[in-house]
Amino acid sequence: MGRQPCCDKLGVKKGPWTSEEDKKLINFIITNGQCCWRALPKLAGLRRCGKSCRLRWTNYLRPDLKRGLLSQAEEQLVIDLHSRLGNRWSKIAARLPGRTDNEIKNHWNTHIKKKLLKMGIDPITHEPIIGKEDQGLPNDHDHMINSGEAKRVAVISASDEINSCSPPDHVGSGSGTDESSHHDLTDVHDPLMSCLSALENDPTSSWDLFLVGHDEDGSTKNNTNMNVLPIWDESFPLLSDCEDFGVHDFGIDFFNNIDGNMIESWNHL
DNA sequence: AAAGGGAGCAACCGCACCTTG
DNA sequence: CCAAGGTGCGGTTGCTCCCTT
Repeated sequence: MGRQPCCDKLGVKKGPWTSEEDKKLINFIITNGQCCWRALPKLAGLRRCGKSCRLRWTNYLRPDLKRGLLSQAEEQLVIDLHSRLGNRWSKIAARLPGRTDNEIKNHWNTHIKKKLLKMGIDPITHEPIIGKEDQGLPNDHDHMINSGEAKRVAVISASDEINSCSPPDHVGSGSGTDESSHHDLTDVHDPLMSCLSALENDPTSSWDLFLVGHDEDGSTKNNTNMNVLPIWDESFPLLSDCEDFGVHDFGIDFFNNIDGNMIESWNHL
C-alpha cells in the first residue's frame, strides 16, 4: 500500500524560510483563509511542502503568538500541566494563549528540564530523585531539595481551578500510564507538589514572587501573580471551547478582524 | 581575535489519528 | 467497513548565536 508523500520531494524547498516566503504565506492566508495545507503551497506560489507551511504559520507567523521567553507564571503552568498531561505539548499549549506546542516543548527541553534536574526532581515523573547517584546530577541535589532550592519549581495552590479544566481526553488511554490519576494536583501524595508545598515559605527563593505572597503581617497567601494562572473557563471562555489552539480555530471571522497591529507585526518580518 | 563548545530555537521527519468516499 | 488522503503531534536534527578559553 504505502502512503503518498505529503508533497513531492522534488523541487520542494527545505530549510529556513525567507521573508519573501513568509509574505507569500501570510498574504495567501489573509486573502483566502487557511484551506487545505497540501494545496496551499501551489496556490500561494510557494515551493514548500504543505506541512512546512502549516508549521511555519502555526509556530511563527500566526498573529496571536506571543514573543519572547515564557514568563514565570507561564513556566509554572507548563510544569504543572506537564505533571498531569505528560509530553502532550499541544494540550499544554492549548492552555497558554499565544504559545505554541513547539515553543513550549523547546522551552521545556532547554530550560525547565534542566532546572528540575538541578533540583533533583525527575522531569518525567515529577518526583524527587533520591539515591540515584549515577544520573549525571549534581552531587548536592539532595541538599538542594532540602534547602529550598527545589522550591523554585513553584507551588500551585490554585490547583482546583486548573483541575476543573482538565481535558477529558487525557484519561483512559489504555496504556496504563494515565498521568492525571497520580499527578492530580489535589493529591497531597504527589511527591513534587508536596515537596514544593513544604518549601513554599522559604523567603530566599527567587521565585517567591510568584509562588507565594507574604502579607505585611508575615502570613503567607497566594501571590497576586498567582492570579495570572488562568481560571480557564472563566477567563478564557473561548479557549475553554477549543480543544486545540491551532490554526483551524481561526475562521473567516478571525481574518475579518485582523487589526492594524497584526499587520504591523507582520510588516516587521 | 579566533576557535571550540554549548545553548537555544526553527524546522523536519515519521507515526498516529481523523475524515471522507 | 475499509482504504486512502489529510492533518496533527511528538521526537529529533541541525543551524545560529553567544560565551568561554
